Amino acid sequence: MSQQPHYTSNLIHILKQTESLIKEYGCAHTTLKMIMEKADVSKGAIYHYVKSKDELFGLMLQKNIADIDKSFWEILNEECVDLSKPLKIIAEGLTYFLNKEDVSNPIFIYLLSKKENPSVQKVLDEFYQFSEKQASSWIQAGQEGGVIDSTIDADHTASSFLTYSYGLRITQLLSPERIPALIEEFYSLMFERLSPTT
Amino acid sequence: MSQQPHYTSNLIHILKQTESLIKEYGCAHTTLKMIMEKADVSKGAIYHYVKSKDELFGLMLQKNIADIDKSFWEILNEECVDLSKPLKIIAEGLTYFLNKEDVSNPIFIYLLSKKENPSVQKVLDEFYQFSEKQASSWIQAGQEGGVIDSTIDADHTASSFLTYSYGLRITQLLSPERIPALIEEFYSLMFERLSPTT
Amino acid sequence: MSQQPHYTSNLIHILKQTESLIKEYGCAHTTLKMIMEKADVSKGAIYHYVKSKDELFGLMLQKNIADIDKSFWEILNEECVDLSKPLKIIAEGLTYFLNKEDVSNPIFIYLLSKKENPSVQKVLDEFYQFSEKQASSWIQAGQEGGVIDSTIDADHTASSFLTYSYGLRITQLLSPERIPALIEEFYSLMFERLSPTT
Amino acid sequence: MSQQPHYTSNLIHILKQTESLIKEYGCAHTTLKMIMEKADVSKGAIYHYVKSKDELFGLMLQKNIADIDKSFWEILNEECVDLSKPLKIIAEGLTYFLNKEDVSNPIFIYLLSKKENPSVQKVLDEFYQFSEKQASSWIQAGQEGGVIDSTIDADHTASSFLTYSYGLRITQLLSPERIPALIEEFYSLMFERLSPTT
DNA sequence: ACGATCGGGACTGCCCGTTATT
DNA sequence: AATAACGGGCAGTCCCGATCGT
Repeated sequence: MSQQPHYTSNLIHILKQTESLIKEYGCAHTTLKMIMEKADVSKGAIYHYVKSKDELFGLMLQKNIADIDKSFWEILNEECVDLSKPLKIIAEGLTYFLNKEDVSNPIFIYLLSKKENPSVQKVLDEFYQFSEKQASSWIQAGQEGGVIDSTIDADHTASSFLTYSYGLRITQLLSPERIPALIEEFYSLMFERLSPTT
Repeated sequence: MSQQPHYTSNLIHILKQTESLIKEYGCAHTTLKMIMEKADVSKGAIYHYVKSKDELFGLMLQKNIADIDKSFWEILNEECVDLSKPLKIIAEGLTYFLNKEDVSNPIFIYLLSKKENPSVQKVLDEFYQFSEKQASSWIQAGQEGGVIDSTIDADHTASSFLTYSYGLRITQLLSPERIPALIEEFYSLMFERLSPTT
Repeated sequence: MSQQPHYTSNLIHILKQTESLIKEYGCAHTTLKMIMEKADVSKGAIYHYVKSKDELFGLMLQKNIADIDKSFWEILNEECVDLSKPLKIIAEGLTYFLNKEDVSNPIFIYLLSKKENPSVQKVLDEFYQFSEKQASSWIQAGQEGGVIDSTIDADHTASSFLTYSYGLRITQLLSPERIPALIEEFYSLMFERLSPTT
Repeated sequence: MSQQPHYTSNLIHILKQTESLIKEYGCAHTTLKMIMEKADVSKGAIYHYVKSKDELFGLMLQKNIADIDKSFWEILNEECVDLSKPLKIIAEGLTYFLNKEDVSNPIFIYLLSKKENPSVQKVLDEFYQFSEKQASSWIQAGQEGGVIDSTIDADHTASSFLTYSYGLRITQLLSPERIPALIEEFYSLMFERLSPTT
């Protein structure tokens, strides 16, 4: 039922409508009834794919990860020859969620507050694993291209950057006006840490 | 009613019982009914002090801030002469929540997910303002004592450190085994940034 | 909340409306929504007094017991002098539920099928205890009046008669046309067993 | 579809798994989902044989009747010559359900509480008809063998005994410790009623 | 000010049954 | 003969307001 949910057109439709509701009302105020009406499906249809509302929201974060992954590889292929700027990719990848249109941040926070639910826990785990692996592989690519210091530990550095990016997610909610300066800060921090010492 | 809640013994009792429930079951699974039973009070008693469950949880975060503030000034007074180590104080202040016994982290996340509620918004605002002011004043104290680079912008640096500490709160939930290395990282980052350039 | 439910006028009103619904539709098809509408109360009102639908139905059987007890003592007081016919009282007491207007039988069966629920279990226990004690005391009264064989064991005989009366409850559902003959049978059985041997 | 259900191996498998679930959880708490998982079939497979959950449970009672009937004729054939003890057979036939392992009693009560359902009604009717006919034929066999009073009305006596046996079913649920004494009582009652008057 | 009882109603998840499809 | 997809009713949970007494 939910191990490997079948992404039939109907489930995708439900997720899309839910996303637009979250954008408008936030996770906590998006009810099943609203989803049912907006997507024009019954409760049974929703519970056929997921076994709780939280799992539905978890699926949205999963889908978000997949989308980001896909889009980044596309970007990479387009500007493929220019591997000299992996820093830009890393920076954008780690701050993508700051985009006004992205719903991953409210969903992320919502799931974090429901961590006790095993299916939520699972999604969050995957989310962390994926993000860290992603960031780490970007760094390694840069090292192989010679534009990143080859002596640094990619995994460790990735988790450190990730932590800062989580911090940005929170600060964006608490004090959004601080964000531009903090991004700049983040970029220069990355530059210092990653630049080859030559 | 709640602008300046009267911290009568009964309210304090309610908050204490609520805290122990949060420790055991988490915020989302701590219901008013459980609080009523554990604290042996009626719904009316709770709603006499706060006007919503979220506000009650907000009060707990406020109290937590106040406690931390108080305890830090106490520490400061004890080892007062030795102002040569303000870094240690800042570092500990910004990572206090990593303590296993501290409930501020789950409450913080819970409130973040209920940000739409104005009374929650207010608490979170205060929380941010207070934390930033706190961190900034610690830095300034260091600058005056000559142990911190006097050319850095205290406010900006404070918000940057705060952001990283928020990141640690998240990472602690997602991948606690990473925390020790990240703290070390955080400390050395602070050291680099704060040390006088001489 | 439910240990000693407060029989306020509203709860009594709810029970009354529920009774009429059971008479019309049976226990299984009487839904909370129907009760809410018929009694014109909200779900919160109902769950303020009981903690489940089964417990509500249990309360109805309890009330039924109390009513029967009360009415029998009234009858006893009216025709008090004539204690020479306790058999009639026993017989009627044990077959009261055969009355078309009595809802105790469907409720009794319904609760029996929900025996796993502790609050239901409790009501059924009380029901049995009460019935046995009642029947036993009737027999003892007859023995003291000299119209019932004084050598029989009142408790044991009571439980035996009770068992037969339960059988009548079932047969009434399965094959009501057999009931008149079975009642006669029951009466003569009681007569044989209870008559003094002289 | 269900008039004469095909007792294919698959249906028998479903019934068996359902029986074990009922033993463990009781009828009311045995859900279709549980049956689906335990028997490892889909809902469609179940609804291919029966048209409701109640009908499935009805089938189980039917099967139970058939099993009892079969086993009794087998017993009868084994000790065939000794027709002098038909009482024992009747007695055991009427108290078979008191066996701890037998699930017919909870199913019987469950179906009784769902009597409004026509397909349940039908099963219960058959159950009653069959039981009465069975008991009656046992009595008649005894009368022909000369060990039972030939003047009694077999049908009427059968329904009377059946009623008492139903009472035992109920009492077993309400006050199981009373059962041994009541069985003895039942046996001696039968003996008195059935013995030839010589 | 303090607090208890009573009541309202939105919401989730469970569960039975039906339909489309193969 | 069997599956996946879907529909929708229902119970129970939960937060909160309203009222009344002390």
